[in-house]
Amino acid sequence: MAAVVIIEDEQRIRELAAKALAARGYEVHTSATAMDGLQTVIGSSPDLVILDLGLPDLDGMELLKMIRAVSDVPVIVATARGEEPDIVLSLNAGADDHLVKPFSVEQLEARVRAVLRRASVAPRGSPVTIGALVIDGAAREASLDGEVLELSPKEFDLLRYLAEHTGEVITKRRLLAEVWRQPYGGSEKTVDVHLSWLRRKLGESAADSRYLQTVRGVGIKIVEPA
Amino acid sequence: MAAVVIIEDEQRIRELAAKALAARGYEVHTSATAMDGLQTVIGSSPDLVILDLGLPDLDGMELLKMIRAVSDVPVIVATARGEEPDIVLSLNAGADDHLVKPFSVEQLEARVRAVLRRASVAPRGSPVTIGALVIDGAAREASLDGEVLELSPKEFDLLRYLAEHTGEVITKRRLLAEVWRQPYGGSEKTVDVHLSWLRRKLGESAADSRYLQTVRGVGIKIVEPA
DNA sequence: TGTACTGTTAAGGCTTTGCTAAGGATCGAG
DNA sequence: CTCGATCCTTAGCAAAGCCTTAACAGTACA
Repeated sequence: MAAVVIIEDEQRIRELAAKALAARGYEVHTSATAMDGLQTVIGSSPDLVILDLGLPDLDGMELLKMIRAVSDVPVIVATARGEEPDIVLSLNAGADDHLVKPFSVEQLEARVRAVLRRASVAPRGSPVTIGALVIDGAAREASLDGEVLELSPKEFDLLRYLAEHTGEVITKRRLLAEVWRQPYGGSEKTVDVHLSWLRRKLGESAADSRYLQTVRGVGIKIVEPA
Repeated sequence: MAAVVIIEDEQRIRELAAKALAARGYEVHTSATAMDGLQTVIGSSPDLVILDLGLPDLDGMELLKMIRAVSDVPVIVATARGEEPDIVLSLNAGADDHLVKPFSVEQLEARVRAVLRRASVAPRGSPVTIGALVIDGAAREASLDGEVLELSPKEFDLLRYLAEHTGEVITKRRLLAEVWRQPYGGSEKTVDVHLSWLRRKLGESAADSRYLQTVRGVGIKIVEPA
């Protein structure tokens, strides 16, 4: 079972969360301070970190950056209610999800499950192929008919995300959450614009589509062309 | 199988670790003191050193520097819990990984495997060739079109690291961690500057690039020129 | 036929990157 | 121990590229 590190200074919450996850079979380590937490993360190579942003000894955001510098481990940040700006910042700094305190045990478990599932699905390895389209995550390069496409960062991320879910309809909101890392706020129009650019670079348009098919009222999917 | 030297004054830990690694087929030498350890490292040319920083006769950090002065052998440092500053210092001084005592046998094995794998990926000796560019790690020499390049130490390390990951996009953060050995606290601007110098010596610029391609928003990669 | 959703283009502001120069540290030679 | 050379880092400005917003056109579906 997966190993989880909880970095949280409030003893009550820390023990509650640890107990809940341990009961579900996770291997749990806890730390009450940032420095101890960093050490635990480095030392135990966990599959997931739950990080309270309001630590006493070091700004949680700093700790997040330090963790990100040495590891790609998924991180769920926890914040007190009313610290939304911190949430956005943390997501930009590489957090994978977030919890607002006080949170229920059920919610905690759900988030942990979701993040772990997501992490295990994406083994960032071999290139994805869809028809004549090849997306290579390591090289951050996409090519069509052997021709390398000149994609902007967001365009590439968008294409990769869709390609990793070939045939599945993805809502724009989900794209905002997964690609833009903005679960709320953020205009869906932005997604439309990027999709349009992507279509152009793929040599297609909405009217004459090959790879990118919009599903009206729902979202978008990438498919193997007929 | 690889040879490992363990330098650790606590007999219990020393024997436990030695036994565990021997059981996995490693050739193990042990030393209880710093001076003896240094002798063993020099005499036996091991593939890996596990070094306790809390030795009685000589500060572990000093020993690490001495080892580094005569060898590039990978070193895993072990520290007692609560010596975080030492960990950071040791990583900057050239340690490859670290263990926090008490550590489990499984963790020890995992670290050893990981470090050896990493080390063997770079078989110091077989030069890397990318187009007309040859990087010889053993000779610490790089040449372009047969012409030897005059590179500073950092420039060479940077070029070599990129060359060992040809075609893969590397973030500046990762370069700071792997080449500069400063996972956090270093400025990414430094990387920019060194890249600029490297480009100049490679006869190219960001605008007219052949080998070093920046991937905006992500990092840099070295590629075979078209 | 109207409404809600989608497609496309253009423009402004912002972030990231490239490169130069200067200060300071380190190392070796003498 | 001192001097000199080399190298690394930091600072700062210029330039390039990207993302978002806005506005308008088009399209499916009731």
